[in-house]
Amino acid sequence: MSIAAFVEQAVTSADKTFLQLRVDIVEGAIPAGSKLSETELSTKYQVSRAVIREAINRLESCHLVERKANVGARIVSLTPEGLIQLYQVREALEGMAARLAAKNMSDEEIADLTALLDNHFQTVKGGESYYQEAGDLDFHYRIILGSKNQHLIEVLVNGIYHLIRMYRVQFGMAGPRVTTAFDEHKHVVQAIANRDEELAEMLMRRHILYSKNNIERKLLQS
Amino acid sequence: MSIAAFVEQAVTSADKTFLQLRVDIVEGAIPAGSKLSETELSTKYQVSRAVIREAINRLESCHLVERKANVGARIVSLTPEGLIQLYQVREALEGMAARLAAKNMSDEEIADLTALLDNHFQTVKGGESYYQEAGDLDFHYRIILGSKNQHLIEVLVNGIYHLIRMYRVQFGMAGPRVTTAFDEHKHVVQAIANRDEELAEMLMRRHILYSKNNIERKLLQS
DNA sequence: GTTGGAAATGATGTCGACAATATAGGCGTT
DNA sequence: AACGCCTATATTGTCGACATCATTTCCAAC
Repeated sequence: MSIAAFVEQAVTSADKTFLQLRVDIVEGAIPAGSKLSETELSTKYQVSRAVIREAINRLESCHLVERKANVGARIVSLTPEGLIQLYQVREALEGMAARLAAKNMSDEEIADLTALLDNHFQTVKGGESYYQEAGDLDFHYRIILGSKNQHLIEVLVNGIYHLIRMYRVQFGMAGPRVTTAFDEHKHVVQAIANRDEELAEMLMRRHILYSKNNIERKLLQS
Repeated sequence: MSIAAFVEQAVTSADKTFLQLRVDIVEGAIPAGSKLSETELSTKYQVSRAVIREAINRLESCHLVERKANVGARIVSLTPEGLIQLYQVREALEGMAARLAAKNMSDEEIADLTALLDNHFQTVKGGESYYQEAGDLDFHYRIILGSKNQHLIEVLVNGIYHLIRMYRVQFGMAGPRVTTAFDEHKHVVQAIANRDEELAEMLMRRHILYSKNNIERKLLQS
């Protein structure tokens, strides 16, 4: 089961505009904290204001923009505290996801996950740092999807992960920690393979907590 | 700090329609799983289709309705599995909320919370079952808000709690468990007052887990 | 009788125009 | 010069009409 199986393709014009805007926001083409003028965007993207409004509404439900009545929409502003709070939620949710994955993933899915990790290990040894982030993402996504919990999947995949990526891009952080994180991944998968829910959750929470601590250190020194 | 301080009042027409629709959906006036026709609703609520569309968009971000492009919106259908999954997410998030509340609530807020619980105890002894649900809600809301984590607050207050109430109303469940739940509340507050993050999280998780088990029993016997 | 397709119907998606509101700037007063 | 008010302007909110798409229905062919 590929991740691509879960990205619904854009059919309507509002869909495309939404996806485009989301990329532009996450990647920083439109600066964080800036105002989103409907008229301006409608000329820029060559669509009507109704389409822009629809796109902005969806961005708001991703927590990427905030709207005030009769005033307009602003892209959320990124703060160190906000990033910490995001990681706290992520710790809680992905911990639960790992617990549920240990219960609900099929043996085949677990085998695939193990294979993925071995594959990932080869490329890490090779020192290809580009594939690292994608590999990390794949690992986390598979466990989230493996929880089989729709609410969990929705909040993490459509909400939190885009925000985290936005922080990562705009705070100029490198991808996830390289060497140590890999062992942590391995242990989480082992716990899942052993169907040890308790341990899987604990290890995943620790893994994310370490990430958070790592980020906090980088934030302080900069 | 009252809960009312956090309910933004409706200023625009779409706001009012959204709030009205949300009540009608949660309380079951519009049956779960039914289709939401834009034209029909626009005549029923005496507003233009644009307003209805905006309202439906917001309902979608609460996970109360689902939309498909060029087809329309349906109210989510309620399933026992969905309710269980909801409680799993709730356990993870409110557990984390209790942990953060133990760290971040002010001494005054904790004193207020303790007073609330004493007050609640008096009414429970009096046997007034109506106030019970409100008291339970107040308890949980204060801890959620006490976490001081905006993401946590958003997801729980604007998302999950409305859904849970929808399940509670439409599955015809009584309010929260009466007698035992009160002791659990007391212990959570004690842990928070002692600033014991670990225990506060564990107790809150157990509290919600018991609720879930209680619900599962009721679902099976019906 | 069944199946396939095309037209008809009804819905959602998109658009431009108008109304209502917030903000900025200028003007007058103190 | 500072403050308040009022007007001007620009933005958002709302509306009705049109375009586009999904679904249904009906008819014809097999």
